[in-house]
Amino acid sequence: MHDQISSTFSALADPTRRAILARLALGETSVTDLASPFEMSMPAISRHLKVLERAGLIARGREAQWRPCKLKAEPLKQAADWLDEYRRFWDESFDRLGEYLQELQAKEKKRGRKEELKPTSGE
Amino acid sequence: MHDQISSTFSALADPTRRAILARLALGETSVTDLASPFEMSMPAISRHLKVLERAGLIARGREAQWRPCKLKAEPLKQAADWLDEYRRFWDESFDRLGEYLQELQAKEKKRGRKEELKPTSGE
DNA sequence: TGGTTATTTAACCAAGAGGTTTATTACAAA
DNA sequence: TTTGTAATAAACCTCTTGGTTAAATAACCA
Repeated sequence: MHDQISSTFSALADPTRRAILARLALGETSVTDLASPFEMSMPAISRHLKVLERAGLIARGREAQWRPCKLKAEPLKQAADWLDEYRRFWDESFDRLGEYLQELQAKEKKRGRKEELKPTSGE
Repeated sequence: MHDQISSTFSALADPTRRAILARLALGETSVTDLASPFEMSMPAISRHLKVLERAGLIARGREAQWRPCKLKAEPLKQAADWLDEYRRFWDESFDRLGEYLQELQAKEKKRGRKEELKPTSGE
């Protein structure tokens, strides 16, 4: 999944990683601190952080032996923009419009039977 | 990945599946039609559809030997709501409280104008 | 009945994801 | 220089994902 939005969604698909982002929304912090709420090993957390980093969702600094993590939200904006294209489909008024159009289609189906749903049938 | 939002993000992490959703945004259609833009086999598409179905992103009907697929956007709303919590991190104006409140107001306003929307009025 | 079309299931495979434990690196403090 | 702490890397394991081909299912059509 080389494209940016795929790796963003992929990174967000894990509850541990979403929890890490939620923690980072409160502020920059260390890996150990990020790991503390979870029962998994440090290397596991470290790899979750690597996934988030590769998705561009966090940046890591260097402070003595600590490597503080910091939220980078730009990819989230991109994801939100993608989702926004579908907003009309969950907006109530559009839902009713959709159902109305479906009813029209259903009526048409009763008339036009064989031509329906063929490979290139447009809307 | 038992939780809803994880399976939503996971479903969205694949470009083929996002393209399928984009096609379904134009209207209900058959599996064969959905498969036509891709170079992969029908079973591969069929399994992508199963992923989308299990994530609640599509519903499938039955019309003779066709199984028309239809977009169900509710999980997308949930995902958008999750992302919205992070909006302040990519929105510069959120740096200051006053503008933060203005943003909230603007969001409410946007939400409240649902009933006047027309099919072609974009967001 | 048999044949065609649409779609799913089955069996398989390669690669990836997410976890483990055991080193190893990097730095601070003593 | 040694010791302790923070974090990553390596090696390994298991389960999942995304693809394949071939077979099965389901419905229409002649």
